[in-house]
Amino acid sequence: MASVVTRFAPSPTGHLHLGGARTAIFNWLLARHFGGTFRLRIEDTDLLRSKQEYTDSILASMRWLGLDWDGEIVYQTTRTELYNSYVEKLLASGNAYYCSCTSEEVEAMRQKAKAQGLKPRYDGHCRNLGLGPGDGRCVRLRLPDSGRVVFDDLVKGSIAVDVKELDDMVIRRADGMPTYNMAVVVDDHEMGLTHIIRGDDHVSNTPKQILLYQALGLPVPRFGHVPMILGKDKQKLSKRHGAKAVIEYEKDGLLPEALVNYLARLGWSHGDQELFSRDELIRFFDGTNLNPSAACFDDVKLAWCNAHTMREMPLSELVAKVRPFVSTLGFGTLESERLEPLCVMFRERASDLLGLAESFRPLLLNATALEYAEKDARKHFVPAAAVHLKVLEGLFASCEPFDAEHIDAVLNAYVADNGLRFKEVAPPLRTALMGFMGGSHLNEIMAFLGKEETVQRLARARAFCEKG
RNA sequence: GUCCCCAUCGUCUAGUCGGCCCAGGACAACGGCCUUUCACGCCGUCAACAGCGGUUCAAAUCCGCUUGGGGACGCCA
Repeated sequence: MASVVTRFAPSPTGHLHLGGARTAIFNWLLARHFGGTFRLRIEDTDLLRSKQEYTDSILASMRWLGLDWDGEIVYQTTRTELYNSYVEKLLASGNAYYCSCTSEEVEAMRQKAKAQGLKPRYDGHCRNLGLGPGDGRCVRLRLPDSGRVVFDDLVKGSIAVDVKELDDMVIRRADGMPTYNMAVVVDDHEMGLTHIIRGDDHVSNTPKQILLYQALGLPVPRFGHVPMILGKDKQKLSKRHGAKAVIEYEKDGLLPEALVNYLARLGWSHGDQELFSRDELIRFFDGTNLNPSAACFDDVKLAWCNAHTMREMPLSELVAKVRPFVSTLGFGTLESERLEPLCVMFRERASDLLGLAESFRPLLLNATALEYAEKDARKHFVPAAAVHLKVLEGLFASCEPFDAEHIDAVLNAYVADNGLRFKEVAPPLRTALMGFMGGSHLNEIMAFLGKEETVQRLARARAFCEKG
C-alpha cells in the first residue's frame, strides 16, 4: 500500500476544541500506524475571523497533546495563486465558467426552488452564456448533467448522492479568492493526502469535492467522516453546551495522555479495551472500527481515565507535573523530596493535577492555620479524646527517629497497651492532623509533617477537645 | 421543504460470514469485602438490541416502512 498521508486542517478562528482534537488524533494515529505522514494546514482564508493568537494556541495544544506533525505547516492565505492556476485549468477545459449573477439573483433562484419543494440551488443561468472574465463575475464549476457520486466512506460505508441534488458551485469568488471547497481540493491534492478523516458535517461537501477532483482529473483520496461529539444532553457540543477548549483541560490539570486516550475511545473501539498507552493506540488504530453513530462526551469517564493515568505514571513525572499547580495555589515552590511523599499519599485520591495539589493544602499550612471541618470537629473533638491526644503528644515527642515506621510502632503500642481500639483513637487524631476525616495513612502524614508540627497540631486539637 | 447520515444499558461501547447473545466489557449508580478515615483494589446488583412488518429452521445482526435524532443545502470555513 502506498504511504499514508493524513492531515489536520483547522481554521484559526478559535482555540482547539474537543471535536477538532479528536479528528486530529484520528488522523495522527492513522499516519503513525502506517508509518505515514501527518500534515498540518491552517485554513486562514477567513480574514475577518482568523487570528494569529488562535493559530499559536492551536499549535500549542497540538504539542501539549503530543501530536507532532511532519513537514512545513501550510497556510492557505499564501497560496491564492496556486488555487487560481487550478481554476484556470478548469476554465480552459470547459469544466468551469464565468457567472455574472448577483447574490440577489441567486437568492431569488433559491427561493423559487424552495417554493417548489426542491432543494434551494443555483439554476445554471450563466452556464451556456460563454461569458468571459469581467467585473463582479465569479467562476462556477460545470457539473455533469446526470449521474451519481458514490464513495466508500471509512466510517459510514457507501454513500451515494445524485448529481441533481447539487448545483454549479462557485469555485472562485468575484474578488478572485477561491472558495473553501476549491482550496481544500487543491491543497489536499498538492499535499499528497491519501486519507482524510474529518467531521460529519463535511459529508455533504464530499460529493462536491469529488466532482472537483474528477473535473481536474485527479485521484480521489479516501474519506472517513466521524460523527460530531455530543454534549451530555445529546445536543451538539457547542460553547453553550459545555464544550471546552483543550487549553482549558490543560489548565484544570488533566494529563494529555488521558485526554488522548479518552477522545480516541470516543467513536472508536478495540474490543473491550478502555485504557491504552500511546503506543497501543498507534498499534491498534488502523482506520477500522470507527463508530458511525454520534457519541456523547462524558466528563465523568474522562476523569476516571485521568485518575487512572495519574496513578500509573512514574512518580518523578507526576511530581514534575503537579509542581506548577502547587505554586499556583500559593503553596510555594517545593523540593521534589517534599512533593514526592505528598504525591504518594494522595495520587490515588485525586482525579486531576489541580485536585491533587489542592489535597496537599492541610499538610502545607501551619498548625495554627489549619481549619477544622465543623462536622468532624464536633463529632471527634470530645473530652475523652483529649486524654489520648495528650498521651500521644508525649509519646511522639520522644519518638526517635520520627519516621513512618516508628510512628506506627508508637501508635500501635499505645492502642494495644491500653486495651483500646483504633476506632477510638484514630478519628480525633486524624481530625487534629488533617482538619477533617480524610487523607492518607496517619503515620505517613505525621512523618511528612515532622515531629514539631505533629505535636503542635495535637496540642491545638486537644484544647478544642477539652472545651468539649 | 429537499437530500444525506445515524439508531444496543443513563453514558462509552463489544457483538467476524445471521445461530455459541433470554446480549459481553467499561464509566456512573447501588450493595458488600478490605480498612486506622477517605480513596484505591476486589466481589456483586441494577440496567439496553426504538417500533412494526418481512426473509429464514434461526435476526441485535439481512430487507422494508414508521418514529426519533443529527447534518447539509453560502461568492463561510
